Amino acid sequence: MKLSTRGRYGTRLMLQLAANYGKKTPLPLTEIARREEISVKYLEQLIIPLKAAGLIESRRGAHGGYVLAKDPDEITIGQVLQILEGNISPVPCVKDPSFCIKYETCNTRKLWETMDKAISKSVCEMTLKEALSA
Amino acid sequence: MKLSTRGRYGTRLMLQLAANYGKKTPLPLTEIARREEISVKYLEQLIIPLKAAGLIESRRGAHGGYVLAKDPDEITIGQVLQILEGNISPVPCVKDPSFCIKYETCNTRKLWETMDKAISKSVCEMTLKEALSA
DNA sequence: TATTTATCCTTCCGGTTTAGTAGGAAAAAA
DNA sequence: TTTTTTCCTACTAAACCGGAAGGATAAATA
Ligand code: FES
Ligand code: FES
Repeated sequence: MKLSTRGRYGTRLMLQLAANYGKKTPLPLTEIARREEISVKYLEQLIIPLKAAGLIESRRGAHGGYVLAKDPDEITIGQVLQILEGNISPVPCVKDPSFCIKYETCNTRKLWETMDKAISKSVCEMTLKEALSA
Repeated sequence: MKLSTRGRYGTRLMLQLAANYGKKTPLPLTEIARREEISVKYLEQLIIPLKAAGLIESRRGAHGGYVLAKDPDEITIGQVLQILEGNISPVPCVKDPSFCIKYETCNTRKLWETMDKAISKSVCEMTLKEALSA
């Protein structure tokens, strides 16, 4: 039950942008790539859906780069993971009952719901700001 | 970040055995397969590592089947998942620091540790007995 | 205007994992 | 000796993962 590199790298990317929030110049991917030791090419891919979701804004050309579109305390880790990994529930039926045939009589459903809630409460509801200062 | 069918089906399998604990006759896979609507062939595969780990005992031949090797309150969901899915941490470095090059300076490490603990406390430490009565 | 620095856009790919299936051997009970 | 059940070894189609490649477009600067 692993988080993929999309979720992990994407979160690091967002935290870099959060740390840069309020600064005058946007942060280019080349700089983030250097700091995080992740290839620019891969970061480019990860940032597409984050921008599409409205979490990030970009400025092209020299001295361009990316900035958060909102305050770091208005973006949660859960949003970031949802965008990059899709539904983060450890078991799909938690969000989509039709996934399991035996949904009604399943002896493990409550178990997975408990796990899902624990994950949500612990990190999904955490904001970038909180994650930075943690 | 999904649990695979191994972990999900395996847990259901173990809960069936837990419900059968103390009964006179062992529970054959054909019966578990019927109740859970999972193929016998697949259950056979899942039960191998569970038996190897000493959680289960078997009796061959007619009227044979499987029984828990321990009390349902001495087996945790975490043990079952560990056996079937391997390390369950959402991010490997939580258990194996050498996994991440930037371990020292990583801005997300605490985050994943928090998530890992939340998962452990919520369900991994739960026993089969507790899971049954939940 | 030419160059440089960036984002933006599309495509491709090898390797691993997942979710099983298939076929039969061995043992125990009836 | 037939039936039931575990036990054992292979096999595989499809999906997913973790990127790399190659270039187009836009903006700032010299
Ligand atoms: S695992 Fe989905 S309902 Fe049980
Ligand atoms: S993700 Fe492993 S140290 Fe940061």
